[in-house]
Amino acid sequence: MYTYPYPHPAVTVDCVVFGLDEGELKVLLIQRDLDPFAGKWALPGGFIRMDEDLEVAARRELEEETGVKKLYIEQLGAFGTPGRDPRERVVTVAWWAVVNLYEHEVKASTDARNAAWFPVEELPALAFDHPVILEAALTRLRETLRREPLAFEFLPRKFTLTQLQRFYETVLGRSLDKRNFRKKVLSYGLLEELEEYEVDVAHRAAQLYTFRRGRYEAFREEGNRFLV
Amino acid sequence: MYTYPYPHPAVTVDCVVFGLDEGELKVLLIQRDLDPFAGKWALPGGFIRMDEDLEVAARRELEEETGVKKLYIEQLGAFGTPGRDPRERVVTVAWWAVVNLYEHEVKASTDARNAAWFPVEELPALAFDHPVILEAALTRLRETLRREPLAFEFLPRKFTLTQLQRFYETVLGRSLDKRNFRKKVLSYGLLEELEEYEVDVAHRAAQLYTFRRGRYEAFREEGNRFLV
DNA sequence: CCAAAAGTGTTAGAGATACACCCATGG
DNA sequence: CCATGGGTGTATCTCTAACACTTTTGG
Repeated sequence: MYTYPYPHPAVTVDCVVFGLDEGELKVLLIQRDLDPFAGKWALPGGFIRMDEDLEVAARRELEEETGVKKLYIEQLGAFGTPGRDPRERVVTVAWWAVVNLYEHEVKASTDARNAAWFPVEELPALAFDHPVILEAALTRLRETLRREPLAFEFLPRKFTLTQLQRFYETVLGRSLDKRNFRKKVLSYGLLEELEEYEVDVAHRAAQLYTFRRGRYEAFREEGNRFLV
Repeated sequence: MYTYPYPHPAVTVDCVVFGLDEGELKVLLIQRDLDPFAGKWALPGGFIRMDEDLEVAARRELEEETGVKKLYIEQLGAFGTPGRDPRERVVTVAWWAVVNLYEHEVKASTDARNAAWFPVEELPALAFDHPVILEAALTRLRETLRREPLAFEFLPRKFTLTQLQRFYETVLGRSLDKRNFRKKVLSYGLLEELEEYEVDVAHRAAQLYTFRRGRYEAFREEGNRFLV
């Protein structure tokens, strides 16, 4: 037992994990097997350890749940309305993350807990205040996507310009002009044109590109931004 | 005494309060009278209560420290590196806020604690990890200023266009072209030209304007943004 | 040869930038 | 009458948006 001279809330981390799966933006959720909210789906997360930084806790929970170590992660903020957890006062520090489903195998289920990817437009009933957190994460993802080259965290290392365009169209929810889109993304000089092409397609094979991650830092320092 | 089956960190709120004072961007700091960091300056803040929402806690602390109730406040994020407080594990939820020093009297000192406004470019030695939090808040403030009509939280209700321009120049750290600046801010149709003029100036008196707060909501819903 | 997607340029309009002088007022 | 800041317009350039057809490939 741990005792304190004044009351302390519990502190957790919760992660909104986004991935691109079959052309759809999806979120990783875990089905709760215990009360409260047994049977409901919830964001992966858990209690922080006392000697562990917040980001480390978030990454640890994600690795435990998904087996994925390398991912893009950013803090969303703290959520701590009293009553958000019926057991005790819990302040959660929410994070949002991107897993590249082309580059990493994600364990669909761990510790006999049921995990699944849901399209962001077809979410199941969620536990706690997780609908609020998820909505905030989605807003943040969309804002970030228009200002940072985050798309490449979702796509395979080698991708076609059409894949890239489809991704933006899916997440931003509107269609983009093909010629203008290509002109713009190529104008930054951050995409490397490969001497390779799509395979196994029943039409003209598209050229493959990679994102020049190494050039991006210099690009930013010159005051440029990757805007879509 | 409060006991828990597993360890809980303490949770605090800390606020980075910005104000415009004598044409300079300043931050409100409080001098600590107790260890740790006795004598050092720190962000206003304190422990959350168990029945109180995070934003309510932040507003309460600010009202206790400054006497100001009405202010713009937004969450910055959680900071919880182990060791950031030498006494125990403390996770703080940081907020940033704007106080209008033209419209509100701010108590310079409360509870026999020493409070003062410091220009953001001439900060004293700060306690805890407050330099990190303050830097993050400043970055967030500058980003927000360029996208939201936040300047009017700093300025008097009736202001001149030169005051507005000077404010942006001060905070963004670069000079702006007078004609282009005026053309742009007036183009949004959110500034109301008053039939009033500056007084007590040793030159031609400038026209006063107010921000049409009521129109801003509709303006945003039409997809417009107040960009500088 | 058909279906499917790849790839490619130009034009018009909007918005951003650069730039300099006269005006009004108080002292 | 002088010092101080207030107030104003135009020309250029860059970026964005709109728009349609030919090419390549596999089946």
